[in-house]
Order: sequence, then structure tokens, then C-alpha cells
Amino acid sequence: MTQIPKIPNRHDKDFNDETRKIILQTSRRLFLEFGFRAVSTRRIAEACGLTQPALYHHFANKQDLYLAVHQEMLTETRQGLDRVARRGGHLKDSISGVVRYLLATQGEDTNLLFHDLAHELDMDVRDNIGNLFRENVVAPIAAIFARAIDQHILLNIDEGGISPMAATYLLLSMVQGMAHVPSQPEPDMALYSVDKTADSIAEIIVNGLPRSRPS
Amino acid sequence: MTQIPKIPNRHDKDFNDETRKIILQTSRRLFLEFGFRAVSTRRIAEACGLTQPALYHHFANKQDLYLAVHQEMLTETRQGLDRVARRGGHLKDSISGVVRYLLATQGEDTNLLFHDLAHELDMDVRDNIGNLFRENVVAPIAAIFARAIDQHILLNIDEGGISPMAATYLLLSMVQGMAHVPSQPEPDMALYSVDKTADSIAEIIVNGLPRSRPS
DNA sequence: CCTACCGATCGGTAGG
DNA sequence: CCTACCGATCGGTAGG
Repeated sequence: MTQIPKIPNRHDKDFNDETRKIILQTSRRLFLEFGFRAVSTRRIAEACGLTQPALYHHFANKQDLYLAVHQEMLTETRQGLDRVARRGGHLKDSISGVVRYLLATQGEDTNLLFHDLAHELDMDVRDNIGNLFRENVVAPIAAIFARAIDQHILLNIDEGGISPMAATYLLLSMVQGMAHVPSQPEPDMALYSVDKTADSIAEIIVNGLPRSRPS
Repeated sequence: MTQIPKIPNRHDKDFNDETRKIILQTSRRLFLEFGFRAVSTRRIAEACGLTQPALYHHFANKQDLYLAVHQEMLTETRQGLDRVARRGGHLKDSISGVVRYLLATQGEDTNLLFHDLAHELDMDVRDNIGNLFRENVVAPIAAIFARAIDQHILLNIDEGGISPMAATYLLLSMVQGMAHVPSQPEPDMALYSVDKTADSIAEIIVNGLPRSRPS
């Protein structure tokens, strides 16, 4: 019998689980910045110090890697939002805490994620990530608005208000929007600290743009 | 001398300027939905009923076509926003008019455009489109907020307000955000008419989420 | 405006 | 985890 060469597999010592973590954190950074299509598997591998086929020992394919990245990230986001929610406080403080968390963690780029879900991913992966996003991001934030409606702080739809989910998507889009404000010669929001930006967004959501007098 | 075969060029009758318009409107639709990278030149050509190399008789390359699409579109947006501005009226009415125009024309996807500018285009095209966006979209909207600050309706930065440009990016992101709210079994904002959605966003920008009582 | 084609790059596989 | 390689697709060109 000929000698069978050593082929690493997930049961060997040299099948390094550390490598999987490196691939995950590297591809997370790249996918979040550039999106699914613009990040090639070779680019991920190179950034990890691997050859491209090596990725396929840890993930079945590119979409599977993208899914794993978002499963991990959305779980983390859920934990952060739950921590904010447990602090309680008034509506504006809760909103400010949510915004601060989203800004500080440089979390999901909602728009880039939606673009990938709509155009780049197969149905099963799309549904999987879409459900995780609704469960782990939208639901916890919407609960804050729903609570304010129950306490008659905000109006419900029948009274001329908007739904908790619509309020949540509005909040998420405002967080994304502040990232695009170009830096100015004079000090501007983009140069503010995360805390100040979060308070400012929360203030606008609850009371609108700062006015001279309540009209 | 051998017979020189007929090669169409821009001076011939069969070099159809109508074709250029078809390419522009077709690629506009595709670029707006899928972004620069995801739209191949072959896909554009096929949608126009042409072969892919035929595109290069009308545009030097893919980026040049992308540029022409946005030059045309941003000019149209400028005209629409100027028309809204000329109507005058109170701040909330102006904002509502802007939002209504942006929603009705299914204009620029700001986030997709920013992604392309940041990651997909050469510096010269990026700067060109970036300048056009600031001149034709940001500036007209920011002027509305600047006017409200001059009239002491909104606070300026020193008084705790935000800059006209920051307010503009916030408005643009809110418009984008409403497009992502999933349709619900119960009637929701996504099912509202453009007019109602525009009024709702304007109300939130000026007065915040609808509350039971001014606190 | 077409056919034919170029080099580069893509996601993924074979096989060890 | 590597080398070697596959078919598909990309933007763009040659030449008529």
C-alpha cells in the first residue's frame, strides 16, 4: 500500500480553528465596507495570509461566509441593544443610547446590507439574514417605540403617529445619514463626539430640528 | 485602390442619436437599482437591443456612461428642487415639497451613489459627480434650512442647532430610509401615498415624532 | 453597429 | 493548507 499523504481536516491539530476566526473578522471588515460583490474571495484570503482555496476548508462558499459574518455580528448587536434597553430611562435617553451604540460599534451599514439582500444573495441566505436583522436589530428598537406609544408618550397610527417599525427604520436611516455629512472647515456634527451626535439625533427624533420657540 | 467599407460614425445618418438616448435612459434605470459594479456593459447593451461593443461608439467607457447618466439626472433634480423652492411657504411646506419631489421622481439612491463614489469610480469621475451632487441636490435643500435659520425659526450651530448641510443629509437619509420599511398586514407608512409620506417626514423633521402633548 | 477576440478576474474544484 | 486549474464573465479593442 502506498503512503497516504497527510491532508488536514477539521479533526487534525493543524486544522486551526483560530484561522476560522481570522477569516471571520477579516471578511466582516471587508464586507461591511465594500459589500458582498466587491469583495473577492482572493482579497479576503490575501488579507488573512492564505491562498483563496483555503477559505473553502472553513466555509462552503462565499455566501456561507457572508452569512456567518452577519450571524455573528447581528447576535452581538442584539446583546448591545438589550443592554441599552435594560437601562430603562425616558424615551429620549433610550433612543440616544441606541444611536450611541450603533455609532460606536460601526455596526451594520443598513443600506449596504439591504442592497446585498435584494440583489446579491440567494433566497435562502437572504431570508436567513433578513430574519436575523428583524429579530436582533429592528425588534429591540421597535420595542422602545412601542413602549412609548403604550405609555401615551407617542401617538399610535390611528392618532396620527407612525408605527414602531417605521420609527425604527427612520432611526436607522438617520444614523447612516450622519456618516455621510462631509467634514467642514467649521466644526460640524461629523466632528462631534459619538455622544453628542447620539444626543443630537435623539433630540431631533423626539422634538424635531432645534427651534427658537415651540410654535 | 480598394473599396473602403462603410463604417458608421457620428457624422453619418445611420449613427443614430436616438440610440444614445436609449442607452442613457436604460443604463440610468439599471445603475440606480443595482449600482455601478453590478451592472455589466453587456447587460446594458442587451436591454438596449445592441451588442456590447456598440456602446463604445456613444461613450468612451463604462465610467463615462455612468457620469453622463448622473449629469443628466442631477440637472433634472436641480430643476425640480428649484421649482419647489420658488413656491416659498413655511419651512414645513418647503420640506414636504422637497421630500415629495424626491419620492415621486424615484431620484438618486443617495447611499448607493455614495458607495459608488467611494469605492467604484476613478478620482476624476468621483469628484465630478460629487461636485454635481453638492451643487444640484445638497445646496438647494440646504438653502431652505439656512433661510429658516436666518429667520430665527431654527437655531444655528452656536445656539445648539445643526448646520444646514447636516440637516440636508439627515433629510436625504430619512427619504431613503422610508423606502426600506417592509409592508405590513396593517396599513403602514410604506403604503401611504407619496403626499402623506412627505408630510409625515416633514412633520417629524420640524416637530419630532408625533407626541400626545408637547412636553 | 457588427463579429471576433484580448487579458484579467471571478467563484469554486481536484487532488494531494 | 497548498498548487494547479476549470468555465464564466468582466471591460475594452481590432477591424471592418
